[in-house]
Formats: sequence, C-alpha cells, structure tokens
Amino acid sequence: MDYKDSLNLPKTGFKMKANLPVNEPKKLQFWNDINIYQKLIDKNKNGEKFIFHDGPPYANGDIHYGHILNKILKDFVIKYKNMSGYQTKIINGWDCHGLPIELQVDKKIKKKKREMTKQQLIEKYREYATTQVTNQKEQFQRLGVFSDWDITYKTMDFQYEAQIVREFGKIAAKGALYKGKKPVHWCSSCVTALAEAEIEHEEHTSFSIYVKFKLNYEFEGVEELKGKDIFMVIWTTTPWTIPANMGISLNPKFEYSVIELNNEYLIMASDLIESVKADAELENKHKVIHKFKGTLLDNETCDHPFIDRKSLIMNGDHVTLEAGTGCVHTAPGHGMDDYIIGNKYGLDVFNPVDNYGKYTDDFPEMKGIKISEGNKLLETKMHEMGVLLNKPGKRIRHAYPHCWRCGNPVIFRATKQWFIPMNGELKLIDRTLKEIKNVEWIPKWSEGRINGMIENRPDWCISRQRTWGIPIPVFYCENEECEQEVLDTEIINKVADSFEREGIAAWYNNEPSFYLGENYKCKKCGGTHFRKEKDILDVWFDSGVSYAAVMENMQSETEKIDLYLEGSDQHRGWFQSSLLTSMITRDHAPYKKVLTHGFVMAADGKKLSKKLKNYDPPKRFINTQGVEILRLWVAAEDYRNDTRFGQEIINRIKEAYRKFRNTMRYALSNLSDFNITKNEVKYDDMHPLDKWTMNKLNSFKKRVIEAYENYEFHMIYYYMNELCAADLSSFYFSIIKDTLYVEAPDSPRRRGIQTVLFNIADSMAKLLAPVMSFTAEEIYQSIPNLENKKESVFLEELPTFNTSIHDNELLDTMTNLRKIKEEVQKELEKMRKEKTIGQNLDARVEILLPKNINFDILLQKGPQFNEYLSEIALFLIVSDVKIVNTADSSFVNTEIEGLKIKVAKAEGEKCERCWTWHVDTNKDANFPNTCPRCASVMKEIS
RNA sequence: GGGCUUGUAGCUCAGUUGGUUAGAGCGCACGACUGAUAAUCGUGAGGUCGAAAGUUCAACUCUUUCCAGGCCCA
Repeated sequence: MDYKDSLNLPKTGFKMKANLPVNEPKKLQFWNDINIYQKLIDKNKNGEKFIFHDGPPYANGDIHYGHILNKILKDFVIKYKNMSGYQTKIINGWDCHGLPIELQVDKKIKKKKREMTKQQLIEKYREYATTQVTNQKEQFQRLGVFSDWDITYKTMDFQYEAQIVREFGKIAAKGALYKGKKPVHWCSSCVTALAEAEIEHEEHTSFSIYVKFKLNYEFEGVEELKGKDIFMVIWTTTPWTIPANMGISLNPKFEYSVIELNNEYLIMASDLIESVKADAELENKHKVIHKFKGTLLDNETCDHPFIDRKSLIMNGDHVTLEAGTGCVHTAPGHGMDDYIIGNKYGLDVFNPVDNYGKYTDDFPEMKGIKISEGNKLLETKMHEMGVLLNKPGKRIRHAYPHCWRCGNPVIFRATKQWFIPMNGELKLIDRTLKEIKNVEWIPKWSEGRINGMIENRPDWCISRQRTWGIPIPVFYCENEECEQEVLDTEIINKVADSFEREGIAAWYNNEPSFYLGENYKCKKCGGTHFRKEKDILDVWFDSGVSYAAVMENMQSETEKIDLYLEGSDQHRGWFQSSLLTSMITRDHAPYKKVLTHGFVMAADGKKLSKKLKNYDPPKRFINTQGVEILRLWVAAEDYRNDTRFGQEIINRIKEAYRKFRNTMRYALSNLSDFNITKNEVKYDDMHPLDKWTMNKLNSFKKRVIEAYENYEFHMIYYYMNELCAADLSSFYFSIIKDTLYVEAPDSPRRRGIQTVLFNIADSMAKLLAPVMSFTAEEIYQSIPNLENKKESVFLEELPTFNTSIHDNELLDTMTNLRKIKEEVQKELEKMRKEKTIGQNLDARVEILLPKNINFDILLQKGPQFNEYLSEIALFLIVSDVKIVNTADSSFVNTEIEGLKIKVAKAEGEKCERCWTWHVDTNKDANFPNTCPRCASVMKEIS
C-alpha cells in the first residue's frame, strides 16, 4: 500500500526558480496596469505628510551603479512611508543644463557651431538633453521604482527656467550679488574661457627664473644684517605674470634662512637652499646668517622688482617644498592658489592682460605686447636690472595645460564674474552655520563635513562663460564710461516671464528694450543704450533652487522638505547650493533631514572603472540577473559607507535571495488547504513551539520597523537571513514537517502551525515589500484562500509589533532547548559517520538533563498536545526519546554541563507512512506497516 | 598636501557604557536525505578584530603614529 497519497504534502504554484529577468517586466506591467502609485497616493491622502525631494541626476549617459544605489534607497524610503500610511510622493527630476551636454553636442556639430545662433544651439542642447532624460527614465523605471513617471521635473523645463530667474531676482533684491574678478583658464587664441574638462595637460617648455624681491624688514638683534639689503627669492615658470605680482607666500610651518652668498643676502626655505643653488647654478659657498619661522614675516612687505608697488608677504599652507624656494610668487589674477590667499589678505585681483593675451594699460610699459613676448622681454629686463638670480635662458620641461581645441597653451587670467558673497551684510556663513544645527544630518559626521565646507568656503562664483544654461538676467549701460549694471527685480521677473513662455531662447530672441522698456534710462548716467549679459548661471544654482521650482507648487515657502537623500559628494554640491540659496531667500534650510550614502566601489574597494572593465554594466546585469538582486544588494550593504559591487558579493546576495524565496515557498506550499478566516488558531491556543515562532516573527517585525525608521536597511537584510535560515528553515520548519504531513488535515495542531505559516508569509511579504518589491508582491499574490486580498501588497498596511505576543520566558527556554538539540545532533552525526543511521528518525535518544533545564514547556497538555509521539522526540526529530534520572558509562558527556546523552538505532520497525520507528508498527491489519499514530490518522481520513 | 570618512572570518554584516574561550548568514570541506529536490538538513574548518606603540587590573571598543581605500578640495 502506498501511503504517500494520504499525506498532506506541500503544494504551491509559487516557483522555486524566480526567473527574475523575465518576470520582473511582467510585474512592472502589472503595477502599471493597476496604477499602483496613484492608488498609494489616494490611499494616504488623509495621512500625515512626508515630503521627499528627489535630487536631479545629470542627464547624460546610461545610469550607473551610483544612480541605482541612490534611486533604490529612495524607493525603499518612499515605499516604506507609503505602507506606513504617510502621504508621500516622489517627483523624479533631471539636471539638464551645463557643460557636459554642451560638449557632447559640440562634438557632434563640430565647426558648424560657429555658424549657428544661440537659439539654434540651445535647441540642439535641449534636444540632446531630452533624449538623455528619456533614456535614463526607462532605466530608472526598470528598477521597480514607484513614481508617476509622467510627472517629472527637468531644470530645462520652461517653468523651471523661469523659476531659476525668479530666485536669482530674489537674491538680487537681497543685495546678495556682486561683480568681482576671478582667475579662470583662458585660451587667448580661441579668445574664450575654458572649463576644467576642456583642458589637456601636455609637455611644454617654460622659462625658469629666480627673482629677487627686496625685503622691507629689519631682523632685530642680527648685527650682521643691519643696514643690509635682504632679498626674498621666488621661482616661477611664467615671467609674464611678474607684472601682476602682488605678494609672496610663505608656509607658516617652514623654517626659512637668510643666507649670504656672493655678497648678497637672500631668503629661502632652509630645506631648499641646496636644491635652489644647484638648479639656479649658483656656485661658491653660502653662509647661513639667520633662521626664522615662516610666520615671522607675515604681513611684512617687499618691493616689486620693477614696479613701484609693495608685495605683501603672506602665510599659506599651499606652499610646499617640492620645487622652488619656499617663497611663492603670488599673482591673484593669474593663479587659483594666489587668488585664494590673495582674497584672504585682501589683495587686488590684478590682471593686466586682455582677452587676446596682450598687456593692457595696467602695464603701460608693454601695452599691446603678447605675454609670450613678454616672457622673453621681462627675463632680459630683470637680468639687466640685476634682480634675476640665475643666468637668463634657463628653461624647464613640464606638464602644462593646453586648450583641447587649438592645442595652444592656456593661461590663468582673472576675468569679471558674478559672485554671491559669503560674508558681507547678509552674514551668510554665520547664519548658515547656525541653521546647519537645526538640520538632522545622517550619519552624524555629515554635519561636520558640511559645516567645515561652509566655514571655509570662498564666495560663490555663479557665472559661467557658456551657452547652455540660464542667462544671467542683467543689463549693462553701453556708455563706456559708465558700464552701470541694471539689476532690478521687476525687470528680472519680466525675463522670467519670457522664459516661462519661450524658454531661455527668449534672452536671445529679445532686445534689451523688450525687458527694460523703450524709455529706460541708466540710473547712473542717464544713458539709453543697453546690452545683455553674456554669461550664464552655474548649474549648481539651477539645481540649488529645485525646492522652489519643484516643491513649492505643493507647499508653502515656509514649509521644509522632510528629506534629501544623496551621495556624499553632494555636501559640496546640491546639499550646499540648496542650503545657501534658501538661506538668502528664505532664511532657513530647505530640508529637515539630510541622508547621505557612499559610493559604489569594485570588489577590491577601488573605484569602478569603465577602462578597467572591473564590473558588469547595469543594463547587462539587469537583463541577466534581475533588478531584485540589485535591490537586495542595496539593502545588504551599509550604504552610509562606500559599498562594494562584484560577482562574489552578488553570488552571496543570490544565495540569500534563494534562501528567502524557498523559505517563503515552503510556507506557502503548506497553506493550500488553509483559510485564515476559517481555520485560524488563536495565539493562546497554540502549541508552545508555534507560540515561540510567533514571538520570533513578532520581534522580527519590531526590529524591521525600527530599521526602516532609522534608515538602516542592511539590518533588515541581516534579520531576514537570520530568521529564514536559522529560525525557520533549519529549526521550526524541520520540526513541524512531521505534523504538517502526517496529521489529519484539520487537526488542531496542524491548523495552529498553518496559522503560523500564514503569518510568516503574510508579514514577510508586507515587511519586505519596500525592499524586495517584485518577490514580495509575488508572495502576497500566492497566499492561498486569502479573503479580502488587496490588489497589491503595497496597498496593505505594514504589520506592527504585537505587545501581547511577547514571552521572554518562552524565548529563553527555547534557546536552551535548542542547545540541547545541537548536542543531540552532534551525537547523531557520529552514528551517521558509522553508517548506523541515515536520517535522524532512524535513531532513538536517551537524555540525562541538567538540573536547570527541562522540556516541561513542550509537555504542557492542551488541545495542541500530540498523543502519539513524544513532544520531545518530535522536537529532536528522532523516533524515540527517554528522559533518564541516572546515566551509566554508555552515556556521553556534552558541552553542556550535566547533560548526558546516549544515542542508538531506533527500536521496532519503520512506519511506511511517517518514517518514524515504533515498536508497535504493523499492529493494525487495516493499515499494514504503519505506526499506531498513522493507523489512527488513516482511519480518521479514509 | 588639506577637510571628512572607512578598514572585524573568503563575502556581506552584528558586536550594548572597555570586562570571561569575538558572533550571524552565506561560501568552503565532509556527510545525510530524496515527502521543500537545480531544494533541504547536519557536522566541521576559518578572524586576535588594517599595522605598531601607548593609557588601563582589563581594549575590537580610548589615545597617537603609520599603512591601504573613498568623497570633496587643493
């Protein structure tokens, strides 16, 4: 007789194999068909608000793992909040203006660019950006991210472009703008400013000169130097910048020496004396007269070698010992370091060079002469004056920036730029630093980082000499004497209105009079002719006002956004630009909380590199392994640090996924004949082991909810693995198997277990839906006989901690019993090695218990008590158990003190139905080869 | 070079205010089962906590230095 058909074996349509690449798109279609996102919004329309704001990725290229990490994290948050009843949504956006797109397009149109109008170019850039947005949008959608993808924002939307201008107007109205000078890379052959990305470093032969600057300082108490001329020695490769020299920088930490050499007194860093002598070919011995710290001469002066001007001596950490003299020629108009330290000391950003690389009136002696000529002329001049320390004609080969277009060397040259002042009347830095304290920064160190950056940041240069961006809405009086700028909120708003209608092309479509009115007169000189500003705004300003352009449609100016969630690089970028603009115009931060994640690295911890091909591109990954794996990967990693991505890591994630999936599958497969409404067993009526599992599940809920609340998603992954593998699959499931299969379908013990399994499947589907959205939905849809099933798991509420299911004593006791089970297992393993037994049920066990542990908790009689098999045997999954009071030498000691165990092959015969060994097997003629329990069950169910 | 930050078993992570033989899951090795089966179960071997020095009765946990990464600047 084959008893197999009489068993309640698992049955489910929930497949073991997920086949994610094929099934995910179907799920996406399903969600789309039922309009799940809108339903979520509708469901919570009366819920508490949680306002989230998506930071716009740059609209260029395929998405990479950084995007994936970011978007999936946001999706976790949005889904969790939605399932918790919050009224929350996400409007995805893109950053569209800016250099990368401009360069991409320029590469395609090449020389045609010169013949094209600004409007035509803008149209091209806009087209390109649109294709990029479409491309990225598709890829984001594939991630299973919930959003209304028809409602997104782009910084190039006309409405958005207009709003940028309005925010600029507000800043202008606050007086938080000024025009100043700043050095930029400049190609005097193309007559244009260049961005960092347009510069190529190539070998170049430069001058190399050591120049003496006469010091105006008496070293007190140094007799030998009294009344002597002392010179600071600087080294430079650009003699043409000497006319713009405004100072000399010393490192405050270095030691400097006054040396006597060839009857001259020279100053340089002590550690560089020898190398300078060698490089400048200075022979003869020198004598160190005096040593001093770099700080000594701070704020003293030298005389410029050939211009009637003082050069200020300053202290700066940028001075190194790598080359030169340790005394650094500083020309704020021609170098970034120079500019920064010059700003600090209040130096003029002096630039006597025009757009074509020729000296201007500001260096009359060489007016109209090209700086390349100037190099030579100045070298000779200084040599003749005797301020050149080396012999003229010395040259050096080194890497030097060149223009990527024309290949000529570029220069650093101060040009007029627009700035937002960091100090000044608005005291922006002070106020921002205070406001930073009112924001919650996660992780904590994030606050220190933004704080440090704000504390030390220079004025924000918001102008760019480019085309693809928001024109700075300013006009200039064309009277050359006047040049007065028109910075008027009303007029700026007119510009904004025109952008709202036509986009930024309006700036080029319209004459100044269109905005100013025909009769507008210069407030300064009464002039009537004006020209438009040519510069555009820094794109960080674009995205920096997104809270205004995107969110204030839905909320008031005073309402803050609950959360920004971006990579840690945004401390310099979006977090900061948003904070600063909002502080000026609204006097508060735009956000309440800022959550930061790290970067995605390759398996070796180094950055992902397209060149090295040290990773699988996302598209291919998704098409072969599925998004769900990526979602679980995001959850598994502690995103607050850098995360790693590699095949071994992914393989581990897949294992975890399979474990989870199979665990859920097992639960589902034993529910085919279960209906929670009809067959539920109340917690109080459950068997202790089932109660224990309910407790475990309950505490799992609690910890998972806490993890969501704290944005610690990797803890969810950790808890999930622990629960599935350790508590369910290998422990609870293996024990309940016997009851599930063997008992009569409707037996109370079995129904109790099914109640637990139902709770597992149901709770897990809901709790993990924000993370494993695809699989959670699949589980939910696969729960059999569920009345009032919602259309989607996402329309369910998250389960919460049930305070009445909280039995610490039970949990502790079970922990001890599991330890005993482990010891028994070890003994059984020995028998298995000896081939005495195969499966556990082939064995019987005798146990001498320690005084403090017993199995009483399993033996409480009640409706769940199993009459046929000892509860302990069931628990240990052996055929027979005997608890003894004394143990002879045949017992083995275990690692638990006082616990002694004896294992042996089970007595009697194996029941064909339940595989348990029993001395009374085959006693019932109606059901041959069955144990008494099975015979009885068979009688009941036939 | 500077600011911030990371470094616990092969992988991903736990590790409470410094306190007994440092944990989990996966992987690996070996084995069992064949009624979760391209599954499941068991046993076992793997870290001295990036390195060194210091504080302390006691440090993965505090301090300093160094090494190797990362983000942002320069």
